[in-house]
Amino acid sequence: MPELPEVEVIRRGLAPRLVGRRFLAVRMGSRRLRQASSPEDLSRWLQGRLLKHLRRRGKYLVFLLEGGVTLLIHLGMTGRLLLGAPIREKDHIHVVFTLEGGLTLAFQDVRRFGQVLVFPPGRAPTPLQQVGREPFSRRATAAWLAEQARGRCRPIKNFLLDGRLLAGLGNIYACEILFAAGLHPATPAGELSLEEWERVLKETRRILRRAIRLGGTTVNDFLNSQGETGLFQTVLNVYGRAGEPCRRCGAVIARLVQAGRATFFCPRCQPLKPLSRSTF
DNA sequence: CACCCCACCTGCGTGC
DNA sequence: TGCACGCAGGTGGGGT
Repeated sequence: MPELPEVEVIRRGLAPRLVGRRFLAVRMGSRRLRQASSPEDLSRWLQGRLLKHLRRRGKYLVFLLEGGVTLLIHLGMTGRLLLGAPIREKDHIHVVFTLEGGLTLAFQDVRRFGQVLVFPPGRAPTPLQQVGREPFSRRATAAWLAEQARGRCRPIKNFLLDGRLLAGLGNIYACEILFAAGLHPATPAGELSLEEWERVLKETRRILRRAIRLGGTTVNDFLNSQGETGLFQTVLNVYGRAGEPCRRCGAVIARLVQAGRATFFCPRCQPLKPLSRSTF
């Protein structure tokens, strides 16, 4: 479910409520998550500690606690972090954190692809080492992207989905970015010109910023920390719109499958380039 | 090394 | 009504 904008929306909702408070208790359900620390470790390292910062790296939420303890939460496909006692849907809640002032934070995850991992002082949060460059950072440049893509044949769509390169993009935003950049999703990454990489990066930033401003995309079940839906789904140009007319040119939006995932694009706004000279 | 498939889960919509 | 199937925002292990 949540890509960079959704995770960032959640982070911004949680930070003012949680930062500066202590974790008092952690309760865990019995069903396994894809990756989770034991209830004992979570309690041992969180209990009584003050939350100093709440950051985001890619699609991870990074809770920095006093004494060098780090809590990582990844929402997988269907994860939610809900503030306050969830009234309606008490199902699929796997972890409940209690903080000072009676505040509760519930981790809900229907499909259980999420991760809740605690790292003691001195132990690096290893999953973050796989996370690529932040799209908004100065280190993410068109030249760097071109360099990473040099000689690569994989489609640009799959390249954008590789979180070890550019962090935080998922299926929805990868599709929307390529539409905005006017690039066919099957274009080999290595064939993009520097000018095209500049366009990709510019559109990536513009779309992510706008999605954050609109509270994320609720295609199916995304909710922010207050239990509210996003609005970006109302301005999607291609994702989930196969068979519908392109908002820009009227052509029928197409769907194809790349690396096992659906890709949506406009065949007229995103034409396949003729093969470059370098391939004879 | 580069790249893809598939498993990991549950729920929902569709078509028979 | 019931059942089988396909599909869904992510990740990473294992295979080609």
